[in-house]
Amino acid sequence: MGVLERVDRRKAKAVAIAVPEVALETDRLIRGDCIAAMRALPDACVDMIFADPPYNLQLGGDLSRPDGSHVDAVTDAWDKFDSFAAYDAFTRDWLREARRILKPTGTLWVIGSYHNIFRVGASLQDQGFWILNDIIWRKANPMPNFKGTRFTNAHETLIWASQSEKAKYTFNYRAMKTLNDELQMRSDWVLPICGGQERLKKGGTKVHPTQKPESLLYRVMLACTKPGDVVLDPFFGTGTTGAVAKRLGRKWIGIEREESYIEAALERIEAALPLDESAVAIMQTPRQAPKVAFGTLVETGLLSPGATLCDTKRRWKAVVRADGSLECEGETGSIHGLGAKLQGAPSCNGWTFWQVDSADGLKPLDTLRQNYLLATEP
Amino acid sequence: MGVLERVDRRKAKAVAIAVPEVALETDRLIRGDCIAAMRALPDACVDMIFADPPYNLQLGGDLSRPDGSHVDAVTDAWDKFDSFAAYDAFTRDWLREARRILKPTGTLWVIGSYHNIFRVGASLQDQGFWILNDIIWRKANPMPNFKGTRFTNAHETLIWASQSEKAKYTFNYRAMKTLNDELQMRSDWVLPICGGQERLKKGGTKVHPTQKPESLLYRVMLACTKPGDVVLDPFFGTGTTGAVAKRLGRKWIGIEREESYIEAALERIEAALPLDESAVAIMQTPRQAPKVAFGTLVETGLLSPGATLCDTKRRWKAVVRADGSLECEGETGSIHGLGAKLQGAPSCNGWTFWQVDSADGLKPLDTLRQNYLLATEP
DNA sequence: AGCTATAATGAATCACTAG
DNA sequence: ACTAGTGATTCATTATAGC
Repeated sequence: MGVLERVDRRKAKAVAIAVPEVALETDRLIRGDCIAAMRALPDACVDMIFADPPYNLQLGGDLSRPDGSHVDAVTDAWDKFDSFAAYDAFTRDWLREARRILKPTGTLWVIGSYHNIFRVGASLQDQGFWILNDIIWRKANPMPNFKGTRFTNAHETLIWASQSEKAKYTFNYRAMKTLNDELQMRSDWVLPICGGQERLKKGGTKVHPTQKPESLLYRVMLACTKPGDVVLDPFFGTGTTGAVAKRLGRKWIGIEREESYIEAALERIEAALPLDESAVAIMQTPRQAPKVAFGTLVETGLLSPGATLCDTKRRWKAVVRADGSLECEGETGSIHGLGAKLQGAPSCNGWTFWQVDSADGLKPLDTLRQNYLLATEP
Repeated sequence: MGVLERVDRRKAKAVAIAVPEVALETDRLIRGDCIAAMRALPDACVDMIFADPPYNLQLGGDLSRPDGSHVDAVTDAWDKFDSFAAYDAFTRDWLREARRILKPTGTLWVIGSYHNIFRVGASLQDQGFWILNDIIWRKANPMPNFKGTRFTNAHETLIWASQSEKAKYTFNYRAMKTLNDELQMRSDWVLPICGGQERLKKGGTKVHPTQKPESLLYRVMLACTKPGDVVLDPFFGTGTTGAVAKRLGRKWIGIEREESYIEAALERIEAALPLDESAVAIMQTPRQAPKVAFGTLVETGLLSPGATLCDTKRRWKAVVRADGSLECEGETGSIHGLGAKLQGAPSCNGWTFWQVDSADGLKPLDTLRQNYLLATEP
């Protein structure tokens, strides 16, 4: 079991003395500004805060796809800040209130991208929060980089933090290990972005530009709360946190300002059905087959630039280059592309076409890939 | 081709004027404190800085594995800071010098973990660096979390930043796509940790507690530098940056304080073998061909005035006019401009948008351009 | 109904040169 | 500094249309 699946009794009592036992009203949405709304809540009253604040994206002009279609960017007023200083002040303010209303045994989750997460992370450390992990949400299906100017931005970062270094907190270690096929849950989670039936739409257009997938909240809550715990989301949006809390038998409080989001959130949570224990157990992440790019073999030294490959009949001999491309008779390309080009075929599986010359004869490139997998698999 | 695979000539000249052309001494290790050593270097003299600063780990007591064996943690004096404020001051200082000695077209890479990366990221944004990506090094074989109190910390974070929002920088887009089996390289990289033969040891114990794998530096340098570029590493350690730079035909400068690391680094780099030029070559976009104006095809008779072009779906039919402009549905313009206008798109590549009807179906205009080039090449 | 082809879209800091 | 012209550039998934 985790560090704390039962609360430290002495601390729990101390809280009970400081804050008169008034039943906290839960499973409700508070309309209005998140900082003002949090101020109205008592000290140490929630077990988890999940926050998805504005990212302060600072986007430039319009962006088009290669096919000419327009990319629907996040241009909402709530994501606009005048400066880093203004964003930092906003961050400090909501974090301070979050810290106050969070129980000593509670934990904070914040999600962000490189635009804002470094500022948020530094700010919460400054306030005394103790980072337990940073978690990488590796998007299974991110939007590509259309202009070929950077790496595809394929992840977002979550920070998980306790109130202080010595604080006790809930971590359902066993549940996470079960969810991950009996391997310890890692700090990188592969999950699809929110789309399909799950994505809330009105009149054919998305209700919220940045709706988070329920699978993400599901894992967060399953890992770090107990049934009956209170989860607060100060940037509630369309209520993913509320819907998942209801499903998992946790209590929730949402704070949201925009009426259009509120309406969609309430309707959605109303429709959400609590799961029974057996259904929860079924939801497992499928283990993805590890994919290895040819370039990885070059990078990791299993094959050096300058090495030669040939086909099974030794008709062609190709030289490996630094980026994992091949060169043969003045032609260059990927292992698949060059193989196809040389044979005049529309396509070619380079892993089986290209051979490595070894002591015991030619072996397909694929055996090197198998070696890599054997060496790196846990 | 990336944003910039050759330097902006005007900017390069400006630098040459500001900084007298004194040959920078490269492929060498500077002993001593990184900030003092950087101060001795001229402005705008390096193309890339790769920094692996102390992580400020704040580890508590000793850590033991379940079998009772002791975990060799990072407890070196260089990783001790009295407070976040002290660490922040240190970060500001080395980043300021890094910014000064980095060329306007250069980029900065920093690697860290959740202990320090948020502070480093916020600090470099404050200094004016423009984050291009944050990259997740997803460790293929991380150390498990022995106590079962948190998620297995299975990644580290790298930040890639240019000097400013508008700065030009090198990104070898095509090489990265090739390296990743013809898919855009994403912001999450799966690479094994440094071990086996690669891990430097002396008397059976590791020389450096946090030696980075060469595969990581390999990808960083292949992505963001050109052959002959100067790469500086202010926290050189055992010289992974130097060894990979030598292999890839880049120049390097390392700064290191600890004599034990220096010794290992120099020995290692001495033994590293440079790849020959053909192996270091990377895939480029087919753009080295001289520019051909559309009008030239009309002038030379490859396409006659009055000929018709259409798009792939035959939605539009355009007539070629004598001056190389097109006419369609009363609209006229260049091959690019008219294509954009008809689609209602902000821009359009006319060479691939417009098709020529031939015996074996539609072929993009670009094939005519290729024919012209073949016919006119010496 | 079932299968295949086409279209749409997602937290994105997304071009460069010449004049 | 700004404008205009050329031309380089996308992946996984879902929804819809066509057969």
